[in-house]
Amino acid sequence: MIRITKQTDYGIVLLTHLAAAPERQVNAPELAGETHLPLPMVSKILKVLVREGLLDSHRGVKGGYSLSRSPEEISMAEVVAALEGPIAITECIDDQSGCSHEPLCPVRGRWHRINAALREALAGISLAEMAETPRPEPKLVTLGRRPALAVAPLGQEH
Amino acid sequence: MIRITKQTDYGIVLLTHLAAAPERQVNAPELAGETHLPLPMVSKILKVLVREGLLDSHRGVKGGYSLSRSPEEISMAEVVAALEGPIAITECIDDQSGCSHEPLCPVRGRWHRINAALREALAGISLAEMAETPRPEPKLVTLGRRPALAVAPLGQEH
DNA sequence: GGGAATCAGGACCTCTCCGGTCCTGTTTTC
DNA sequence: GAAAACAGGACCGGAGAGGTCCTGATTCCC
Repeated sequence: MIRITKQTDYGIVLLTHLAAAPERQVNAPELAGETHLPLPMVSKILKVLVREGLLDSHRGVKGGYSLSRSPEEISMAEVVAALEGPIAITECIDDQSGCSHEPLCPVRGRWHRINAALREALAGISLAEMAETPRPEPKLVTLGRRPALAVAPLGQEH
Repeated sequence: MIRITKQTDYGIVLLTHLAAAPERQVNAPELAGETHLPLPMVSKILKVLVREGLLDSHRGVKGGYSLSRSPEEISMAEVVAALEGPIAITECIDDQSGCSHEPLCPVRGRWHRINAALREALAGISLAEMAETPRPEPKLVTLGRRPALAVAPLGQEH
């Protein structure tokens, strides 16, 4: 259903959390606690983000993670690309995709506009913008209702 | 990887094929043959498209399928929505989504811009455009690079 | 009116991959 | 040297995508 994976979702939450205090260095257990996400997943995702160059890591007793750049310099496109791979809605990512249907495909080449639009939309939003404190909205207290397809029973089991 | 499903992919191919000759009425085996897609899948997808109102069907010996409207009047947003459900990259589809993480979620409400951008990108392309025989340079996507906070309401939800 | 062709609407199966856990290193600090 | 933290895997269960098939209901044509 055109969804990002939970890993990406969590990754964005983690990065956003870090962006709120960019100088801080936080270790995995702390981050998990503060974001209410399961530690093993947090740890796994942080490693990916380090490998992709969005985070710096420091080993040892006083170790932890911090943003590799300022939040203003990190776009959502980079974040999603780091966690999901190339941003494209279809397999036909570029003209050299080599799709086996290509010689017959009537929509050949048409998807690029849509893919590009999505990429631009993500590139136009920085991590800093994602981290802005939301203006107070009282209507948010609708805890009981869940969307029909949201199944993940996470973080609520205590 | 933020992909549409194959079902949607095939559906777009089928609709595009039909859009090339909008008056024509074609049955499932013919369509499968002409698009080089497996008949059972074609049949399955056509039924969905009828149910969603994008195709008209006619039973009986001379039966078949045809577009319910002219290709110009059908947007890719409708097509994708028919085959995938509501267009949104995250579970947080709207402000009333009631995600269980919501009270703690730091990106609460921030995804709507991205979802809206994707929707607009899809709404801005008609089936007729998808069916055009490829020509050198289609007009640029005007969608992406606009001031980050200026999110126009998307006027395409019937 | 009967048979053939077609759509309608399921049930059903297989297999990939997401979501999640865990284990064994290596590095750094005290 | 012990403890605390990151690094980098392997591993597993389940959901859902992709695909097939079967049994009706409808319409056309002889």
